[in-house]
Amino acid sequence: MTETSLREDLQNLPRTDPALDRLVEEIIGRVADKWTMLLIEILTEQECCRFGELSRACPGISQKMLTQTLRAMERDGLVTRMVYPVVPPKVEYRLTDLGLGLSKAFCGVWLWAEANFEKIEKARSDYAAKAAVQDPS
Amino acid sequence: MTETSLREDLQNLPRTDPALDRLVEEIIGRVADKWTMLLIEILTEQECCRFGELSRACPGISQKMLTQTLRAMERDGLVTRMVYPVVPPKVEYRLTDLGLGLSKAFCGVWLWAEANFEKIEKARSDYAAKAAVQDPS
DNA sequence: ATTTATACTTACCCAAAAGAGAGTATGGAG
DNA sequence: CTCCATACTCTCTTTTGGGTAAGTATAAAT
Repeated sequence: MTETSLREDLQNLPRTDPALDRLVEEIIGRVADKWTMLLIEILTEQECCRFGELSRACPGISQKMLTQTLRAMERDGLVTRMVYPVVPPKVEYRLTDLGLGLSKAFCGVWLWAEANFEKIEKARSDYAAKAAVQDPS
Repeated sequence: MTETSLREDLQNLPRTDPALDRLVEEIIGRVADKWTMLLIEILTEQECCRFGELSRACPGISQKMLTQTLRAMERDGLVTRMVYPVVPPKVEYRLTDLGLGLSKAFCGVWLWAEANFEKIEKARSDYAAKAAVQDPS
């Protein structure tokens, strides 16, 4: 596929009405966030996870953010939350079909990032070099 | 495609080393942000834009955020910045091939959001209803 | 001489996001 | 009787994001 035809493809996406656009943008803003993406990836790799497992699989996340993100995902219908009334508590999370669909959609972005990280790093060092020449502090 | 085979497909993504994973995650965190996504969409629809055009096409963005986001995108090699040394100033932005690739990759997420926003809205109202039953304030 | 246009930059400020750390409930193991 | 495990929740503090408004440079138009 040439670059020109690709651009045409993208330009020919169905244009919807503005209200719908804003809704879709809101959803993307909500869903395209670091922790959500990471959790979706983890839950794609391992279908069923407890809170502690997710916490360990997601290095750097705080309990607070983990709870918060999982709640938002549950609210949006991306994960199910199974609470077992036992002690100590046990809660299992898994992706819904909707969540799995998002996982599949976002997969393209992961692949892009994996395929292009070298170009991005090069762009960054080029930019830094250029800035250093123009502004030798 | 069945759900099972889809999950298997996703699980069979090439697993890379942890350092690379972290790099890729950092890139996704950087790039999966509201303004970046909107600007990429605008620049996909209209190949070449001046600062003021982007500002008008991107309702709600402040000059500060527009400058900031464009600079980050330039740094990451997603857009080029053509400065014409005229007065009043004239600067043109356009996507690089790298940026266009991201646009294409992220396109799947837009389509997912457009296709599933009704399910998400339903999930949200269901969740709100359930919460109202459990916690009738 | 003054205004206009453009693409910023800088300084200041507020609100929201996120981290740290302690607290909670409770049955079972020792 | 004490401790542990789990999945939180709460409070407090720090960090970040992002808005507003003013300033800059200069050629051309009035």
